[in-house]
Amino acid sequence: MSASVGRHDHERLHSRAADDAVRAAVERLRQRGERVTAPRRAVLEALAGRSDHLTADEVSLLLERADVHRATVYRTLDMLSAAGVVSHRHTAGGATRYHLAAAPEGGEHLHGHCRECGTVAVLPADALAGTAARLREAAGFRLEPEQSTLVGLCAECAARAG
Amino acid sequence: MSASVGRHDHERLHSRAADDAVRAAVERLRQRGERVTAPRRAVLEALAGRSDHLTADEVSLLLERADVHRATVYRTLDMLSAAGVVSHRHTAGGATRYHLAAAPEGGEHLHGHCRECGTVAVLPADALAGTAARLREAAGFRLEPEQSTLVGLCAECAARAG
DNA sequence: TTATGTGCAAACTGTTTGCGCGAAG
DNA sequence: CTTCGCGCAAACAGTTTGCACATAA
Repeated sequence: MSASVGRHDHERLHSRAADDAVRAAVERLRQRGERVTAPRRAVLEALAGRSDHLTADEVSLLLERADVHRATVYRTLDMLSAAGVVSHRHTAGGATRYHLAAAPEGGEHLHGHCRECGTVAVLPADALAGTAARLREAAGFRLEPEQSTLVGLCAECAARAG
Repeated sequence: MSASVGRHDHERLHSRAADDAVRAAVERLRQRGERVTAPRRAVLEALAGRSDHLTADEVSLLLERADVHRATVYRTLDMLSAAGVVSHRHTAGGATRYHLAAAPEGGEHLHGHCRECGTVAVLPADALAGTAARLREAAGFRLEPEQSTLVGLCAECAARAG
């Protein structure tokens, strides 16, 4: 059955796209020789069913009824990161935020973190292309755009700030 | 032979530049109406005397002899951040790293975080200029390059990875 | 069957806070 | 003299770990 988790959650989106994302992730885990368990499926569904980026604790909360232990959520998110299925960011509040990694094609985007209101803006994937080239030749640094966090002001806050 | 931005050194650099930086910071605090105390001076000196970016705990360790309490270090770094005298980054290990804010001219740089070995690479300040312009027109997002964290592989790890 | 994941509880790290004393302004 | 910072200890949040049991393959 597809995911029907919490009751009054704001950002739930149970779309076919989400189901597909979970299926693809599961497939990838199998290829990697990782076991596919109920808790792992649940974590993937929690991430896929949300448009925003969740902390481990938020995932844990969503999975309360499924009796998935916090420690398991942490271990699972860790493993999923290693498998490249999810990516994560370290934020100001001290809590790491996780989300499904971009789909192989089409879903790519960068994350802009608004310092003012905290929202995550979705930005064009190629915005860092020039920077990547520049850093590589100038410092030998091989930039990984998808992993990077761009901090600044979102359109609304920028307008408000003048 | 100005002890310009070192790469991977754990050395003290007791330069006139450092002293000047401390003096400038103290001046700024006075202007802001903040009290200038021995612990605050000590924290500033610890930051100015190091080329790398320190965690609160590392600062605390450096100030052990001065009997500056950890809590004070945290409060001080917090205040200094608010005053714009230091800036900080949240890293993978969970520990926030602090360093003196860029001098008005000349000391500006970006931070590249190596996903492999964890070092912080110092990168040219203008590398994000094009990206900033692009994001602004494409999404209205006002990028703040100095606050952003660029993740990837440092020159050495990139070479090793092929 | 067997290697691996899970729940649980407890440890650990990084950071914050309430309190009374002491020092900067 | 008054306000604000400090040391102290204790509380907190986020995350990790050792162990015995459960379970996917």
